[in-house]
Amino acid sequence: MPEEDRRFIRATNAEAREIKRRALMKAALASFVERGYDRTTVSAVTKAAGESVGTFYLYFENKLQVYRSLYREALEMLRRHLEEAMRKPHPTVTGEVRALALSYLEFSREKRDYYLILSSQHLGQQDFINDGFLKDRLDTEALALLKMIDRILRRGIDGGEFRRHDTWKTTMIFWGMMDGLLLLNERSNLALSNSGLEDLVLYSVDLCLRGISIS
Amino acid sequence: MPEEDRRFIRATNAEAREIKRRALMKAALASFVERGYDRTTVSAVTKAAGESVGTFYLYFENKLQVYRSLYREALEMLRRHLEEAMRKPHPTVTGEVRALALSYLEFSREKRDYYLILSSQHLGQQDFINDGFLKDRLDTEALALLKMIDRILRRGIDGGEFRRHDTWKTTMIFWGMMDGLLLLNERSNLALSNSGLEDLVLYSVDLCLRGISIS
Amino acid sequence: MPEEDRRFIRATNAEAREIKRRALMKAALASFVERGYDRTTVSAVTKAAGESVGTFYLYFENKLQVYRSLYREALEMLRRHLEEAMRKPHPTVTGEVRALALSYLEFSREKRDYYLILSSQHLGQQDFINDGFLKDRLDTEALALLKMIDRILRRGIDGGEFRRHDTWKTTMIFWGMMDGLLLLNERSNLALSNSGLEDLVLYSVDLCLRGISIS
Amino acid sequence: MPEEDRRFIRATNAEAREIKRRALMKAALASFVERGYDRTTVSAVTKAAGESVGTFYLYFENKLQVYRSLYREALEMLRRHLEEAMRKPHPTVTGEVRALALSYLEFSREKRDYYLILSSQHLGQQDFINDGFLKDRLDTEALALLKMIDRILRRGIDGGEFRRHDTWKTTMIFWGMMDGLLLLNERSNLALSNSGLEDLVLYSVDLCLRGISIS
DNA sequence: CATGAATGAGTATTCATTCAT
DNA sequence: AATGAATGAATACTCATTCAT
Repeated sequence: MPEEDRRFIRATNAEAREIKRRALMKAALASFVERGYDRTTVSAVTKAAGESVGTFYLYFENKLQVYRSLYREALEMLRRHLEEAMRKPHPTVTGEVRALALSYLEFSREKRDYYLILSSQHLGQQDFINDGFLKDRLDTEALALLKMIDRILRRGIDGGEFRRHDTWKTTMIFWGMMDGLLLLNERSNLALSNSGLEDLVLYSVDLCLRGISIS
Repeated sequence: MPEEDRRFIRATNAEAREIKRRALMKAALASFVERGYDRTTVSAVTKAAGESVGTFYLYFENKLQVYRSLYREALEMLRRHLEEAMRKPHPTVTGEVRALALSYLEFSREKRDYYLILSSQHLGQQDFINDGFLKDRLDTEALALLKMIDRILRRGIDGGEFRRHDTWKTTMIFWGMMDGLLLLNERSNLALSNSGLEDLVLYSVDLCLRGISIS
Repeated sequence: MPEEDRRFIRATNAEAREIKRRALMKAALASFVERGYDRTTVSAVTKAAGESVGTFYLYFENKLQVYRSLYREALEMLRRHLEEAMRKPHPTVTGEVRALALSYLEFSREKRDYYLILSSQHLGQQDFINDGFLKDRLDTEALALLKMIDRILRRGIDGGEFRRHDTWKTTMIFWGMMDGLLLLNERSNLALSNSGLEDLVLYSVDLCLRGISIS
Repeated sequence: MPEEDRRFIRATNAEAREIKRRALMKAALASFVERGYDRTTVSAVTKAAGESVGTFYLYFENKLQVYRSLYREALEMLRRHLEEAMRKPHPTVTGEVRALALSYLEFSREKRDYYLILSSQHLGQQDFINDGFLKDRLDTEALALLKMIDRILRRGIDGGEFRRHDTWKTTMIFWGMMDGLLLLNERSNLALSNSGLEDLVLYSVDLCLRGISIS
């Protein structure tokens, strides 16, 4: 049978299955981000992925499970992205914090959809979407991130770069500030140019760091 | 039909109409915040408000319009709340900024539902929810708020409290930071105690102000 | 607006509502009997009843509930039908039993659909269809019917018509026999003419009664 | 593909084929009886039989055909079971009829699933399930069974055990009665103990026979 | 003005059957 | 022969909105 007569590709091995799964998740992600959970229809997702409805249910238990898979994945990606940035050596702790901030900014741009899934999380009050598992996961990951920042700040104190202070508070402020700025940028038409946002982020970091810096 | 058979009150004057309208909006707000827009049903809202479905459509064009009305209202309330805080005289500009921050915090607690409507706005990328009108309004109000902060900062410079710097950037950072902290508090189980949050907010303000303060 | 432009009738009072409800139940009954529970679609039922799908759910919680309602109703109708037959005075107990048998036969003909709903009950092993409530109801009603027969037989003994024997056993045999004959008639193409079945039923009653009659 | 990678057994000869076929039918029977025709899924049947979906369609045209095969088989089994009982010599015709009744009872217990398939047949008004072929078959077999009983009764008359009467009617009554009692037992919670049912069956036979016996 | 019955398009999910491997 | 991935039609149920009363 000529290749072009084929209506669909049979995923017979693990790899092929994974490709289809990814295609479906990708389409789902795009829709969740563009239209939100409830307005995302399974049928539209499959159409976008070039699969049939039935196929969707071959790969996912139901609509909610894809959402959760995506959420978990986003969380994981963010963690990896930030860890990556931390791996490089930095002469000063100040530089390290700046790098972390830029890395988050980068993530929000390079993996915009994943970032949006994560940031829409307060939509997550809607507890139908967040079972205990996801909540725990979220807390664990978020906590890990915050602790990472906290450790950096402590190092700054130990190294004499920062004055002695409540690092945990500063950590939360850093994180909240970053989130807040990205959100502000995201939602408002006041939206800044790319370089503008980068500028702003660095400026904010400097502002805060100055507040805790020695001399 | 004899008067005593009527189960409902006929709103013949503006005041009575307004009461019904408020009841419906209140019920809608509660549901939007608890269940989200899509999972809020008109029928449930009217039931909660003790009105009939038909009545709903007498007072609102459709479901979306109530949402928009609530959003506008929330925006307006926030503006008034902050303006109120600004009306009192403050010996130092630093104190004024602190008061502003605390006022926002207060709003997020006293008018929690309205605050949540505003903060879920990034859900609002979903453009079905944001027509041009709402977007303009949002921008106008948000801009007004930001400008208010900017003015305060400029006054701080003029009065010699702050060093000369890009106040607009600082403004955005202030706003983003506040939003970010409230969000962080809202979404995470790490949630702080009441006094803890207040503390954190003041701490963050101080941190930033120290960054722009003279001496 | 001229009468013929009306798309539907608004059931505003209890009576009108009842009429619609009946129409839906009737259509559902016909379909359940003809096609079985699973192959009965709500949409087909509503179409047959001249109503819309939504209307169906205005009158019934779901498909299963209509089925249960019909089942309950059928049970109730059968009981009333047989009681009616028993109300008339009968010179002999033998005559009374014959009348009862004929009454059941009559029911199976006059209310064929209801009879079929009842008789398909062993389909009811499928416990999804029979909740505790229905089962209890069924047992109660069935027991009442059987007891009714038992009482008659006892009266026959007391009156000297029948010899002393285990009336409960005979009762079960009577009932089983009737059911069995109607079923045999229903399912086989051997099907008897109307008068043939009547004949057979009376013959079977006589046969059994002779077995317990004195002399 | 190397031999050892094969997870399945290739049925290359008639015997191996028959084994697979039986496994599928057995699983199907269990499901039909437990869940009913419509709620039986091909996929569940194959899973239970340890075969793949595709294999199912290798052995059966479709779902309906298995059902029909099972039905035919059940009919055949019942006939053989009863014939078996008739093969033994019986001193009296009365004893023979009793033996026949007990044999049917035995069948309903030993081959419960097959018995249930047969007895749910009035579900079979649903003509999707009964094509002409099955109907004819049913009639032929049923008729054969009935004729067998009829012959016994005639022999009873000829032998002077029973009085002269319409044996065909009695035959139908016998059959209906048996079916009715088993059904009554099956569906009601009033359900009798094992010995109770046996008792009842024999009692019913005696009752009827007394009605046609010569003094 | 107020009501709530009626509508029917819309959506998640299932499952018999096919067919490339 | 055997497999099981893929298909998509089918179906129960929901809900925003209308409009006769």
